Amino acid sequence: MHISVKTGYAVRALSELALNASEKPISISKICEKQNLPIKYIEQLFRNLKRDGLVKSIHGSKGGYLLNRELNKISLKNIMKAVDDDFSHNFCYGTKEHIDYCKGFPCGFYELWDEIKDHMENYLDSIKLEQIISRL
Amino acid sequence: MHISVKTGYAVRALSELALNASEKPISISKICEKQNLPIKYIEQLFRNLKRDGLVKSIHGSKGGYLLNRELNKISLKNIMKAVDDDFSHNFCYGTKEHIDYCKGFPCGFYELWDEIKDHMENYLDSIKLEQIISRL
DNA sequence: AGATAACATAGTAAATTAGTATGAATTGGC
DNA sequence: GCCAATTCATACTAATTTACTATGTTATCT
Repeated sequence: MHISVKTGYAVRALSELALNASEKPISISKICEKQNLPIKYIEQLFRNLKRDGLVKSIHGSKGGYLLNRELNKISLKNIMKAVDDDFSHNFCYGTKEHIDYCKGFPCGFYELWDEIKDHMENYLDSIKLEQIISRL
Repeated sequence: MHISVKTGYAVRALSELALNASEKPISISKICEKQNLPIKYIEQLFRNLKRDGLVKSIHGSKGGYLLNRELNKISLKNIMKAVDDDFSHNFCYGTKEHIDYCKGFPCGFYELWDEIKDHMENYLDSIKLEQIISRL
């Protein structure tokens, strides 16, 4: 029950993008320089963020990334879901693959785990990038 | 952001204990037989649960485990904290050891992660074993 | 053409997870 | 007193995950 370093990196990188928002894209190397993050790793994360529509990219020299939504339309849930690929399955399963944790699916605890999942997702969805950067 | 199989096992084992509560202790092997859980693994978990005062044990033949608190005094948070040893550190750290995720501690995001941690803990603490078994 | 970017894929060391293996200490019943 | 059933304790392990690095290719600006 913890948030990954990966998610933390993504939040920092996106905050950097948000704080310096303009029409001009910002490069990964610039972001990583400011926030002291591993460039190649963050590149990967941004491809996922792009896939989920949180950012858009501009190729080539003078290229980089831009936010693709308003600050109050990007939630922590969005970020985690983009970056952490197995974010929030029904906990009944434990890991990505069903390891027969509860034989006889759905077991008596299925609803419990589902409720918890929903609560967590809703909570994380209520935390927006806007609110995150407002406190920096 | 997920709940471990370990926690799931602990919940199932404790529920089994709760459903068959009496003055007589129930053995790990009985619990595991009923819930189809790995005995040696559950033994380990129960030592942690005992350490945290959630259960008490009786040695020797005819021995086993008993709940040590009322059903509404055992929360999911209690269980997770007992069983999952690095449950809920400030997310700023990522893993047990500070990997210099945020140099210049506390970084600007520290409060955010702390708030999330608190919210999660409070929520998990509001889910009691009593409520869990009432739906089985 | 050359520099600077994003994009893509594969590899990798360390840690974590979900166990197993082996055995010691304790107690009840015969 | 012995045996079986139990908790208690520690060490090992295979598979997975995590947080990266390496090695490129492709696209765009000057």
